[in-house]
Amino acid sequence: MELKGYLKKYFNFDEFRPGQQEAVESIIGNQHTIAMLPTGTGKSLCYQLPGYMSEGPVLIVSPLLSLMQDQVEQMMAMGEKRVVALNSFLTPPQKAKALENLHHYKFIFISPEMLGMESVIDRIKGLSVSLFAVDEAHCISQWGYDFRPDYLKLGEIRRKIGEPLTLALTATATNEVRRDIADKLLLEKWNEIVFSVDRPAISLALEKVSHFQEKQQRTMQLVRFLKGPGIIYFSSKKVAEQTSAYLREHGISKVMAYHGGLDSESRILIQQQFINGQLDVVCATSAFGMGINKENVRYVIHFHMPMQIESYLQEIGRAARDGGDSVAILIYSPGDEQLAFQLAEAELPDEFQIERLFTFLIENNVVYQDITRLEEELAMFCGFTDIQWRIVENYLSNLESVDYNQDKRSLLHLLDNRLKVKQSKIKQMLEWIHSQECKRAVILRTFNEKLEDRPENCCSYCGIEMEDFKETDASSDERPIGVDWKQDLASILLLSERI
DNA sequence: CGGTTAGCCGCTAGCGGCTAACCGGTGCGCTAGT
Repeated sequence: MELKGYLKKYFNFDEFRPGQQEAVESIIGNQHTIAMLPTGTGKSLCYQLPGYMSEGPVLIVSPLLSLMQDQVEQMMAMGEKRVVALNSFLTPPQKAKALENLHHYKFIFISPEMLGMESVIDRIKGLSVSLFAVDEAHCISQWGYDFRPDYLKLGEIRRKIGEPLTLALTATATNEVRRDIADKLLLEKWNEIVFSVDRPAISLALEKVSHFQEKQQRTMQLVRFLKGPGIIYFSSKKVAEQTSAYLREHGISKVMAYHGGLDSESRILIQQQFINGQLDVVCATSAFGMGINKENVRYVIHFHMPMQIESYLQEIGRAARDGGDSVAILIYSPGDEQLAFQLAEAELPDEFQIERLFTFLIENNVVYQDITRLEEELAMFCGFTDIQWRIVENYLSNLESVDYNQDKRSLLHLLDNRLKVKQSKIKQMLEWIHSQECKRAVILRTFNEKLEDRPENCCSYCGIEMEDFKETDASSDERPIGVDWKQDLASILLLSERI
């Protein structure tokens, strides 16, 4: 049977979406594959179809519990019963049972952390996995070095389970990141399927303001003016909450803040309300977005700048899933980059903390195998955050022998390099903000692409007609008519002045 | 770096104004205690 026959048989589709066929062919051709496909092309089909066409289970590494649950539910709804998510949503007896019956499943979703456990690896070893799929694979590069170190262990785990055929899926990865993904997964040879990161339906706007208050006012103007629904991204939970309250106080009622500090019930509720159209605006941190498949998001505003261009692309990419005209607006005020630099610095342990750490290790003659046991004491003594501690622990516990001075130097060196990488990404983002040329072209260049077809409403450098993104539905417009129009006009004038 | 807040001073009894200190994102799994 031809590939399309299988597509019809298992999914009842007649045609592949862009990139799917290439990815599937590469996999069934038994080649390790890194596939960079545009958002909304149905990446899950790329591992599901080859899964159906071969013996043995598919193991899918996923970054988020909610993402796994969604995928499992979707597949169940499609009639696939042999699917399981192996994560902490399972009670210990459920987990034990799932592990016991693992050979009955065709699709096994798992977090990198759970996959790092020896007991789980041992169980998976015996399964002869047909495909090892890593969803949102840019997380390896973006999170693995500090935030979620288990991402860097995936290669070693791949080895342990017999080097199965591997598929890494992502929507945004530069050449460098793709190389890093292959490197960390210990792939020697692989095939790349790379589609453009360009999203012609999204116009890119940059606006400069001079202070915080002005930014807040401009944000409100935009929310009033633009056709929703929309997402506003912040780098601070407090400012997201505060702006959400500010908008509500000014008559924009269907707004909520979303960030990692909320309890999980609230997070699920807000996400669902946004998807169902009960909310117009979400004031969010970077916690919001992965796995949100909402077709009609019409704008994304960045109140704070993201820490790297890839994050910016991921975040604006949540607009225009339906292909309709949308706009991404980053509002910059001088000094905004300081917050980004601050966050980057605070994530890694500083020199002083490392000095204290080694003072303690030397005085107590600690061997590295014992450091996990000393977590509380060391974290207190050095003032480590959870993440800082994990970086240190991960580094030391992987060392073979002990040479305190040498190890201290190399750890400091590693941390210094890591910080420099983060800083250079922020600088690159800043260069984009200050660039005096087509905003789209600059982003594409980062991904080694050239802008071929410039969309009509390309970017604020090439010129954008903001009227095209205006709210026109009179029924959702409850403001007094006179004020409204003046405000709208003012916002258009303000915008054209700024560019 | 810049926004927020707690605390203090001053002049006259509650409040304005100043300064110093503090804080800032992303998730998994597990465990203790309700």
